[in-house]
Amino acid sequence: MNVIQKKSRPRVKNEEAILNAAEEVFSELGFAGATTSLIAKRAGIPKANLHYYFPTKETLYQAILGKILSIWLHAAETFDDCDDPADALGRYIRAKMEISRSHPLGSKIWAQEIMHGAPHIQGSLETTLRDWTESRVKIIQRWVAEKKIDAIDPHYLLYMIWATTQHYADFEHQIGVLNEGRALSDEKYEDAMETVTRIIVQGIGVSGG
Amino acid sequence: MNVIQKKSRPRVKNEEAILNAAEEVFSELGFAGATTSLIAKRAGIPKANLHYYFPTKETLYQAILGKILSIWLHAAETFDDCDDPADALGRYIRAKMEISRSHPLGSKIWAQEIMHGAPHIQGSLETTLRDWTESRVKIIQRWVAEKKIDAIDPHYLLYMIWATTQHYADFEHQIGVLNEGRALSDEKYEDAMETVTRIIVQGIGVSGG
DNA sequence: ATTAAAATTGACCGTATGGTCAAGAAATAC
DNA sequence: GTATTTCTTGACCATACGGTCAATTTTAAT
Repeated sequence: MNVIQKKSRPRVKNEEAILNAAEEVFSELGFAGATTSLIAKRAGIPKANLHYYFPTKETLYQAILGKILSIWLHAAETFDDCDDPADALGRYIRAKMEISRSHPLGSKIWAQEIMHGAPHIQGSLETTLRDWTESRVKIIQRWVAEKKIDAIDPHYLLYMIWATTQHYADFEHQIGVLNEGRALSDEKYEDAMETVTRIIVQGIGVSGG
Repeated sequence: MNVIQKKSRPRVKNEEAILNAAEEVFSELGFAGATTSLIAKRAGIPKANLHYYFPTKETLYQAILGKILSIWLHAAETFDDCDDPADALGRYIRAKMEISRSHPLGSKIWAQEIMHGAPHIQGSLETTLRDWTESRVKIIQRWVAEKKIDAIDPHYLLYMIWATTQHYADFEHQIGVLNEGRALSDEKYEDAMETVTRIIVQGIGVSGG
C-alpha cells in the first residue's frame, strides 16, 4: 500500500481522514453543532493537529462544500443538450439518484446550508447555480416549443427533480423507518429510480421516444 | 385588545412570543446553533424569563416539534379515503403546498431533525408516521388493483409528494435566488401548485376523473 | 389591607468550545 | 552530519453557552 507516494508525507492521508470525519460530523450535527474536537477524534488525531491542516472550522467547512459542489457539477453535465427529453431527463434523474445513494452526507450538508439561507456560499453558488439553471431552462423550453413535452414552466420541473432525488439522501432516515427500519436494498433503490423517472417523464407528457 | 382574558396574565402572550422567536431561530441556526439568549432577545424578554416558561432548550424545542406535528397531521387528514385518485391526491398536494407556504420555518426544523437522525422524536414520530403511511399505502394499492392508476409501489409516490411539496419550504432561499432574488409571487406559487399536481396525477396514469 | 401566588431580572457558575502556542519529534535537503 | 522544513501534541486561554438563584415586583385572592 501507499505505492504512489515515495515518502510518508502525511498531508494527503491526514487531510482525507479529516475531510471524511468532518463530512460525517457536519451532516449529523450541522455547522454550529459540529465541534472540531469531535471531528479530530473521529479522524484519529489530536485537535491541535486538525487545526494545523485546517486553521478554522470555517476553512474545513468550506473545503467540504467545495467537494460537494464539484460532485454536483459533475452530475449536472449528464443533463446534456439532447433531442430526446425522455433520454436526457432519464439520465439526469439516474445520475442524481446515484449521488443520493453514494454521497448522502454531502447532500444533507448542502440542504442544511440552503435552509439556513446559504450563509457560507454567498455568490459562488448563486452564479454557478443560476447559470446552470438558465441554460437548462432554455433546453426544456425548446422541448415545449417543439411540442415534445407539455407546456410547463421548466423551473417547477427542475425543482421536482431536485426535490425528489435529493429526498432519498436527505430523508434517508425517515425512508428507513418506513422500510421496516432498514435502508432500502439495491433492488428497491433501483425500483425507486425507475418509478421516479417514469412518473416524471409520463407526467410532463413526453411524446416521442 | 385582550378582550378574552379578564386579567393580564402574561403566560399566554409570553409563551407565544417565545415559541415564535424559537421557531425562527431554530430554523435559521439548527438546534445546536440556536441559543436561548438569542431566542429571548427576539421574544423581547430576558433570558432568565424564558427559562421560567421553558426550563430547558430541549423543552422549548419539543414544544416546537409538537406544534409542527399537529399542523402536519391536520394536513394529513385531507388525504381521505376517496374513490377518485385525482381528487384525493390533488387535495393532499394542495394542502401540503399551502403548509409549505404558510409555515416554512416549521418544515425546515422538521427536515433538519430528520436529517440528523431524528434524535429528539424517537418513537412518537415513528409510530405516528408509520401508521399514517401504512393506511395511505393501502388506499393507493387499492387504486392500483382497481386499475385507476398505474402499477407502482405507493411508497415512492408518497416520497415524491412529500419531497416536492416540502421543497418549496425547505429550499425557499434557493428558489428565491432562481427567481431573480425574490420570493415567488402568489400567482407563481399557484402555478407551481398546479404544475406539481398535474405532473404527478398524469405521471401515475390516472384514468378516470 | 394582607397574604399568597405568579412573574421578572441581574448576577452568577460550571462547562465546553474554537483557537493558540511553544516545545519537541520526524522527515527531508544539502 | 547538519540545517531546515514539516508535522505532532499537551497545555493553555478567552469567550460564550445553558442553566440557576435569590431578590424584587407585579398581580390575584381573601
